[in-house]
Amino acid sequence: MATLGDLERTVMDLLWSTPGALTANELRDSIAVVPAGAETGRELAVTTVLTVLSRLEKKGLVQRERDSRPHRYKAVTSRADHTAELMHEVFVKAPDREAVLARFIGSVSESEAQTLRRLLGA
Amino acid sequence: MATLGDLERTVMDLLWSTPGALTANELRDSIAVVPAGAETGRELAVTTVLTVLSRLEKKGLVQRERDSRPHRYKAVTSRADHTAELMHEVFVKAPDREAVLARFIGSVSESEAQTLRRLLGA
DNA sequence: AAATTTGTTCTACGCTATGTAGAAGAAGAT
DNA sequence: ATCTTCTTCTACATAGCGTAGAACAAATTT
Repeated sequence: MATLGDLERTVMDLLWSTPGALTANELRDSIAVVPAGAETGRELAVTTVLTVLSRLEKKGLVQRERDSRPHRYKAVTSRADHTAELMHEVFVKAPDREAVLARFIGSVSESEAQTLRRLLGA
Repeated sequence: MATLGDLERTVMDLLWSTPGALTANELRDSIAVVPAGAETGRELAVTTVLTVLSRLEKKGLVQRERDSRPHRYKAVTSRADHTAELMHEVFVKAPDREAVLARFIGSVSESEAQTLRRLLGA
């Protein structure tokens, strides 16, 4: 799994934070309303969104419902799953995992460390 | 911090697993001997290695000793630091950190979970 | 059914990152 | 001074991503 581009990321974030599936047009509108960062909320062409969706589908991150006519798209995995997978991917590439874990723990907040203790305690 | 390319990664791995600093020629030789994966150990041009080193320097991952004549290069941070940073970077981008931690923990081995418990003083 | 609107696929272009390395310039050795 | 070694500049190919028009397909309206 690779890194996502800005637009790809924006689309995934929308899909992740939406219960149901979305159409390209709905996404286009949401993107215009949610200008990630500083830029003004300009309108994208629907084809642009569709292209990105196709690429995300090919990457296995998005599933498309081809039956409903305006195709609807939804994320295949949850954002948490995706994030954890990415983290794990990076993690296993390191030969010195113990040191990595130590440093990672040092980088999270106290409340998150608390969460970890709880999750591991069981 | 971004993702590294294959060659960049190879170079960093060599620098990380070497105590002292290395020259471009030394790296070139090591790369030929250590064919990351399947490809045959072909020889790279030194300039190729130098280009990659320059880019890694610009990214802040590598420091160059300009005093010694064949310049010597070394990693700025340890591999563990780098890995933990990457993981943290991905981690903080997620809004649902608790869920991410839960899934991440589920993805590591039992011995690593053990390590985590110890590190957390649980 | 024909025409019109709406939606999808194909093709394409520009930009950036990366792998790759020759040509040219700089520094040290003989 | 000349030769050798090293570094910097410049450059090209490929791939990923943002972007979208043109062409094609499906649904809707008249």
